[in-house]
Order: sequence, then structure tokens, then C-alpha cells
Amino acid sequence: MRQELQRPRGTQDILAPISSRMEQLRRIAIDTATRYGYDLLETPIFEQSAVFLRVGESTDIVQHERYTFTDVGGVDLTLRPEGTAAVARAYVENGMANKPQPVRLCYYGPMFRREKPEALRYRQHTQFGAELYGSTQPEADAEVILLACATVEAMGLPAPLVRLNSIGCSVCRPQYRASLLEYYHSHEEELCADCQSRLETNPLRLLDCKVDIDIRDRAPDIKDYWCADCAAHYAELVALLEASGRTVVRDPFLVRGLDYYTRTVFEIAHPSLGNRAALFGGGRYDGLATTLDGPETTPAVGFGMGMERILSVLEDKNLTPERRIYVAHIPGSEADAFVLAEHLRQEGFPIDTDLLRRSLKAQLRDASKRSNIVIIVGGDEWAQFKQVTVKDLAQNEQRTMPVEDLVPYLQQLS
RNA sequence: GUGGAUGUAGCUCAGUUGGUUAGAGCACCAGGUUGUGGCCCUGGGGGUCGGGGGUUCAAGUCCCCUCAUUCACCCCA
Repeated sequence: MRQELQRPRGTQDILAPISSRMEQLRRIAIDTATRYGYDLLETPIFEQSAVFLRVGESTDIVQHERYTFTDVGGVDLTLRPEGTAAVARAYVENGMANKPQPVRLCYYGPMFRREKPEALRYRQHTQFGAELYGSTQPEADAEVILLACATVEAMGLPAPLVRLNSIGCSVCRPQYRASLLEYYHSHEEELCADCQSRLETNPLRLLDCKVDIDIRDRAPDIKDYWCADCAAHYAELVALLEASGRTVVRDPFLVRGLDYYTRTVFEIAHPSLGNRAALFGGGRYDGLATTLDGPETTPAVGFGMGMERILSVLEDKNLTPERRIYVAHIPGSEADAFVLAEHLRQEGFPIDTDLLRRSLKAQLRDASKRSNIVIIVGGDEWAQFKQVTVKDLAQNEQRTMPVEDLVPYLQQLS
């Protein structure tokens, strides 16, 4: 196929068995969120670029991983790279600060980032996420994390191990940041090229480095810099999660890439994804809504979950093939079969039927590939008694019955 | 953005030291007599060998470029 007609890099066509599976996952996600009190919020898939720019100037995903365009009216627009900023914008714009607090929202849909594609890294991927606005309490962090865990379990994954950390607040983080910088500057010559530049751009991300791990391991731990409030918040959060039956582990090197986080950050990986690709991740971002012209103090906490990644670690056992019914005709009764097929569809049955006027033999061959019940219309039984033959392809059993008995019979089958 | 691997039918792949009209399996379609599938047999459709350029009498095969896929890094779901 001509290259210019192929699908864009890093995107995918989702075909039949997988597409219905994705739909299933979407339903599970939204149902679970509903059970926790979260309302579905649908925002546009593009926003004015400023929405994302304000929210994370130093992150790669807004710096050079954006799909940005100018529309004919001259407005600068960006395909959303993540959900959090868009939800925050909607929260502010719709005056949700005036609703009963806390406000619980979830979202589901495609996200776009112009990254170099890789295993489980796409330029368009589907994300499910939830955001809780209006509470600074650790119960809020806990609820969001529990929802994320409950969601992946409802989808059929084993209980996840949550990696957790707190990156402090405006009171304590500056001091930590300073000592981290001091520490790394004293080892500057030993650092890899990436870390040297991180030193300038985003010092916290130094802890993410997989090369200079020996230097990293001796770096100061933020835990020792937490202010009293942050320490208490973290301790209460852990206690709540553990009391709820979740296993958590503190990861002192967990600092997430979006730079709007405050205090809590968390992530869960999956063994088969090699610890690098997280299934879901999130944290608290108390200053985000304010950045988007929201009220002075609008605490919030949330997570995002990569649906393609979930799908990839799910076993295929839940793939139950649909029960379908094939209406076949004996040559000469094409129209009668066609009308019967339409009638059965209106009765709610999933029907396949031949549209090529093929021989009965060819129809049965076709039916055996896509159906498990065949209804044969035509011939003497049809002409004389309006009877049809119903054949179970798997059992290789068939019986003849008046057409008016068909609907009750099929209903009793399923 | 950096580095490695790979690009032949819808899919999985053969294709010998460059040498006639490029193959197989699976899938798809049709037949194997009159109204019945899965097995078997026969036949058929489908490829500008990713694209462009070069070397050569001759390129799927050698060289260069490019595009794409894939893996790792970066970052992230």
C-alpha cells in the first residue's frame, strides 16, 4: 500500500475481537468510578494550547510532544496530551468550585503525544482517569488510589502493588531541592549527559535516572526533608491504604514527570511490562486549578490509566465469542431469508446472512466460520408448511419447526 | 531527538554464488451434479519484492539515500 495512505505513525486500527474488548474495559472503568461516586466528564479532544502550556512548561510532553495547529481563525489549539489539565480547565470554566465539595470526576478517551513509538507507547492512546477536587485530606488521596486499584481488579488483573512517595510541598520541597542540587553538583563530572541537562531543567527527575544509580542511591532522601504536615499526610495515607487491604511500598525515587504534582505521587507497574511502563499513575496537584484561573485554593488529586497497557497484560480468557445466528436460504428463497433475517434482528437476535446468493453449501461453509446456529429457509417445507430448519453447527443437530415457533425457540437457547 | 535490528501476497515466511513469466503454508473465492458446514481433492483471485537512485548485459538478491516497522534510551499511560 502506498505509504502516504498508511495510518499515521504510532497509531493503530483496533479490529474486531479487540475492539469489543476495549469497549468492555471502558464500561468497567466507568462503572467502577460510578460506584465510587465519580461522574463522567467528557471534554473536547483539543483545547487552546495555553491550557496545557500553563500547566507544565518544563515537561517534555508540553514542550515538544504536542500536536499543535492553528485553525483558520488564528486560534492556537493542541490535541490533548493528557486528561488532568483539561479536566481542571472544565472544573474552573463550569464553576464547579460552587458545587458541593468534594467534586469527583472521571474521564475516558484518546490522548495524543508526538513521541517516538515503542512497545506500548503510542501517539494516540486511550486513557481512563479520575480527579477529586476540593479536599486536602489524605482520605482523598486514598480514595483515588483505591478507585484505581479497584478498576484494574474489576478488569481482571491481580491486586496491584502501589508504589508511593511524597514529593513535599511548597514549604519543604525547596529545601530538598537545594540539597539535591548541591549533592549532584558535587558529582557533576560523573553524571551522564541526560543527568547533566536534568540538573538544569528538572532536578527532581535526576532520581529517575537508570544510569547513575550508584550516585542516585546515595542522594539525599526527600523523606528526611518533609515538613510536619507532609510527613503526617503521607503517614495517614499509607495507614488508610493498608487498612483498606492494599499493599503499598514507598519508592524514594518515584518523582513523576508532570511538574504540577504536590505531595503524593504514585504509580503501579506490571511485571510483564518490565517495570518501566506504568499501568496507571497519578498524584496530588493542589496548585493546578489556580494556574488555570481557578479559586485561590483548589486542592485536587487524580490518576491516569493507560488502557492499551491494561489490555496488553490482560489474559485472553475473557474473550467469549458472541453467539450468532446465520439465516441461510435454499436458492430461490433469497427474499424470504432476507426478510426473516431482518425480522429476527428486530427481535433482538444477532444475525448473519448471505448477500451473495451463494449455494447452500457455500452458505453453510460461511456460517461455520461466523455463527453457531443456522436457520435454513426454502425448499418444500417452506413452500408447503412455512417451516424452517434450525441447525446447531457445533452439535450437528437439526430440527424443523414452523416459522412462528422460531423466536421462542431461539430465546430459550440463549 | 539518539542508537541497534528488520522491510517479499491479508498473515507467517522461502527465494540458492545477482540469471527466464517471484514461490509455499494459512486465509479468501469457486467447483467436486440434483437442498447441508468443519476433513479431503481440484482450480482461482491477490505482490510495481516499502520507495527512489546507482552498479550491471541482467537486481528481490550488491551499494547509497529515504520512508516505515520494531527494540533500547529519553519521557510517559
